[in-house]
Amino acid sequence: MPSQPIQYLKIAVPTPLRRLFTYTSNQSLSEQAIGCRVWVPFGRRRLLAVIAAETSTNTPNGVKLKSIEEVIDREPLWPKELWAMLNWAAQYYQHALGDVLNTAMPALLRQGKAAEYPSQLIWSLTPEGEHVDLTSLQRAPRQRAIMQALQQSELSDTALREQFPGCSEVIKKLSSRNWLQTYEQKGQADIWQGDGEAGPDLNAEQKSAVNSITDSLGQYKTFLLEGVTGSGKTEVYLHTIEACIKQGRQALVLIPEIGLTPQMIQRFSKRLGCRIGVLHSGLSDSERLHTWLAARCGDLDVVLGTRSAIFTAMKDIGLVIVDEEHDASYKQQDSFRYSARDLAIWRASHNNAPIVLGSATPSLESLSNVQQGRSNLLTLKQRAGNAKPPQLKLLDMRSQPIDEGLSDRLVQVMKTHLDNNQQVLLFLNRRGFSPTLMCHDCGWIAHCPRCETNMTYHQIDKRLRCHHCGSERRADHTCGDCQSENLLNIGAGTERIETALQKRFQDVDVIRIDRDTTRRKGSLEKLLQKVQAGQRQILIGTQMLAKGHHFPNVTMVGIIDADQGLHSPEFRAPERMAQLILQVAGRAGRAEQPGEVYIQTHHPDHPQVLTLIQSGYPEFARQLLAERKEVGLPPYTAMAIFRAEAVDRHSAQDFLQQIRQCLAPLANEQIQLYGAMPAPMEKRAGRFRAQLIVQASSRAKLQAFLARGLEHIENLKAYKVRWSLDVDPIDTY
DNA sequence: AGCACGCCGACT
DNA sequence: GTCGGCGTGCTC
Repeated sequence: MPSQPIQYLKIAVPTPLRRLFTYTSNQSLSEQAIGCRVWVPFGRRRLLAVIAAETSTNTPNGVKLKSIEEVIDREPLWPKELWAMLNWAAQYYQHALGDVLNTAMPALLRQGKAAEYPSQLIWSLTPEGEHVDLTSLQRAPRQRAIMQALQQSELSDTALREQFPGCSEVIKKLSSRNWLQTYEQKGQADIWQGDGEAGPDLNAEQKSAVNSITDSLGQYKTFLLEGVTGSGKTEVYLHTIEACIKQGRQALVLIPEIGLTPQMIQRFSKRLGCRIGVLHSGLSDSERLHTWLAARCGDLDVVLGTRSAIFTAMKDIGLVIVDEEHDASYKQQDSFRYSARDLAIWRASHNNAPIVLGSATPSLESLSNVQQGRSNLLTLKQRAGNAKPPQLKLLDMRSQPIDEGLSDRLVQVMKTHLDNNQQVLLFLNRRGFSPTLMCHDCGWIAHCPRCETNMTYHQIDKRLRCHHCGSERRADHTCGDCQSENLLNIGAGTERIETALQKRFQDVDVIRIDRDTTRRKGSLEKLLQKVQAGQRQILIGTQMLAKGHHFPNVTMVGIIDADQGLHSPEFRAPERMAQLILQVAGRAGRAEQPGEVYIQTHHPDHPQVLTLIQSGYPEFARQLLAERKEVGLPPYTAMAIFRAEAVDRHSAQDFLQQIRQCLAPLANEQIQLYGAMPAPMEKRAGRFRAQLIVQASSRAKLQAFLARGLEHIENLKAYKVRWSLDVDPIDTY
């Protein structure tokens, strides 16, 4: 018996272990097999893994190699370019390749389902067959029965054979008479065949933006499309997508989680006359798989989706768009902590495609790319239909009479707008009734038993809730220390403001939109409809109000507390605050009426606040960038954070200290280590958390450093400590 | 991350 | 006497 040469293959197994495992294969597999799924025995389990590389070397330490059980795919699951990106991402984010590949697969592929369209053959009658007189088939009962069945309705091949066992010969006969025809029906992907209606005329700025982008179709180029709310960024996207599709290539469009609304999908499918695949959280596993497969084989022209859509296999990407590129939802916050925006840039560059990053309030990363000539700035200043930009005005709250968080001045302005039958939107990023329940006699505060924070009082059910870990209890009637009944609610959340407003404006509808009022399915839509239909209403809500929704009748926006972002230890807090304020401000005056925005603050002289109000976001961002450069923070340095948490007070920090000792010998003047230190909120959900920050002069330096460091770190035993590494974190806890 | 082995407390 | 608690060690 000629024995086949044993091949050694490196396999990426779905485990957090950052290494590949060598298996033997009795089939001779070539380089073509890299990227194919396999079933392998792993420990006592049988896992779906992926062939990652060929190797001629046996494992050095003489482990007995196991053999691959089954090769699932006949060809690699991913196109070359995407395969390269996934490998790069595993390296860059220091995450196990097997785990990366797992997150990049639709769930059904993870379970071993074939990566093929489930297509089936459908039998029906030809026009000729339709006119056959069944009585003429008196002497061929089997033929007659099949013809009769098909006259009722078309049938799938499987159904036909089930109904008429052993009918192959009869079908052959009928086909040869030209009475039958077949076609292939593909599995149902969530594909929209767009209408291709014409859109509104573009203004000069939009035209020039579209031209710049379409001129560079076919080559990699990065564009930052900076346009205030209502300036028509989406029209620019739609026009460039059209141009891309005309060239026969595909477009990949990423949208923040909250931005992928039915309206958005409808707008795309109305305007684009092509096949659009939408990847959203509402899809079933099989719809998701089919959409993925449709994109892979080129059956789709446009893929529209949230963060994970960056892993869609595509035949030929000609254009990448990331809408609201500053949005935090592009960064995955657990396990494989990738940034879909950054991976989108990678994909564009390796597909010779332009990428458009759109935002009214671009991230400092993208702005610095423009400053350094790596990205091209396109600006849209005009609002569509000549709507005027809203004016931002500060309301100095110092020594003003304040009732339930509302200053007299704010209430006055609200009155004027309401008297004109217009809507007012109030923004407060804090839900519940009051964030603090305090004893008036001794100063005791209701704390969360599991976190290092106050419990928020919710009036509706008289309960205290922790907004960090979700623990809750009936509200105390008496002080936990001195048993006094003199308890005070300090501060105001949306629930309290709502109550206060209802009292003050008794003839006006007050609508609260936050997580508490929209918990039930469909309730958000209901509330939004009410707002669309109504006049003379007050909307009060949290972040949910800021993103994605249009409120054409809102002419005034009030920001109840602008100071929250000013005192945070988070280095991105000011940037976030500004983005949020402007996003909320953008809700006002979208239609013909100009909008007014009032911002309540106790720090009207704060330089950052002043810059934002007086000079606008670009100048505000320019100053922040200068500061970041000064102190050596991203985007001028590359950052990674080791995080750890443990039930025991000290073990998380102790473990990170060990990591630090592993890393310290590898550090040089290009690498700085900060920590291990307790996280800003040390105790959360009953666990003590700590962090260790690594800062490097460049991403490449950081990557090389982490790669070397992790080899040592993986040998440390984390005793009752959970730890993780976050490359390019968006927050320091 | 799983999963099993292993060695100590309260139960049919 | 066992069921099961979770500590610890391994996965080609």
